[in-house]
Amino acid sequence: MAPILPGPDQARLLRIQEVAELCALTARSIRYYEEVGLLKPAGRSEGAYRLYDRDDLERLLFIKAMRDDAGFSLAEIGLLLEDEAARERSRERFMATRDIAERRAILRASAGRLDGQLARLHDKAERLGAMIAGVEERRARVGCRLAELDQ
Amino acid sequence: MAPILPGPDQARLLRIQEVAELCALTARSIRYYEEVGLLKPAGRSEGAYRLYDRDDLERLLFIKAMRDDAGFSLAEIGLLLEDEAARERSRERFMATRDIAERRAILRASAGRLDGQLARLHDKAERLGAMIAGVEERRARVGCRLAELDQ
DNA sequence: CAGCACCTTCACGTTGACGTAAAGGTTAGC
DNA sequence: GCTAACCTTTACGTCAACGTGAAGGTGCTG
Repeated sequence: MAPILPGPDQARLLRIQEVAELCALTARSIRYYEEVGLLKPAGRSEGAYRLYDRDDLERLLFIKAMRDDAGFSLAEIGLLLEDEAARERSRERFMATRDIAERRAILRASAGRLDGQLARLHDKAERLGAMIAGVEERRARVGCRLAELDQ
Repeated sequence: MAPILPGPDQARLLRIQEVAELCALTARSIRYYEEVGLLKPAGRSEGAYRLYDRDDLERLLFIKAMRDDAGFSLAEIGLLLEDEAARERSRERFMATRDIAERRAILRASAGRLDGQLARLHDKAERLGAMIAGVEERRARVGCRLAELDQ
């Protein structure tokens, strides 16, 4: 046993149920995400089992975070992931050239995409913040009344 | 014309299409919200047209804000509105009594409900904030690279 | 009072994001 | 090599949150 295992748990590939538990998703959801083009498993086993690597895991966690924490639809998440992929390609093009002007252009494009994401996130955060402020104000008024009663 | 109009535009009742435009919702959505018990129009016209007052308008804006800005489901929004109603009843009970202890209890209950709402909102905001921080960090790295190129 | 825009109540259709069952293949342990 | 646990695809089911007619009533305008 353990003939050529590449290090202690280094590049292990996981089956769908394992990643599902690690991400707190269902296997069905993961297959569905694949169905709609959000990710492809790193590989398949001899018998066609889906096999996921660490990158896939991170991607799934990203999807879950975007869905649960930011409340984006899967379609929107798809766009974000495309952005991500574009940035990755940019990164490679960046490394492949030595031309300063080209490097600058590539970085500017990446920055632009990130700024776009940030704008959307900040917009959400801002509106959420306004709501919180509203509730907090009412809460403060009640607190005030309570304090008046106590003195 | 204008025989007994109660002030300049004071207590005008609006029909569904008008409120829909004011709230940036569809008439269908508003009827649906009624269907699932989120609001009832202030009144009906002779011919059974739904008529909405300013309170209804605010309620609809609240629903929209909760749905779009905070990403709550209509079911969750229903609970929030029940909370709201409970606070309103508390307010009346508060005004109806002079017993200090009872007043304190009523205020405490209101404060508790508001704190509950705040906890849920803060939780959302926090997770959203974490995501923003992550994206901002990556944005900063790209910015750094750009600055390095420029000097 | 004719006409048009707006309203009503059904009622069925749609989209997103999965759940769930069926029928069968794969893999790890003993 | 058998079994139990896990996997595959295919396909139909479900729930929320509406969209979209159909068939008919309402209400201001000229």
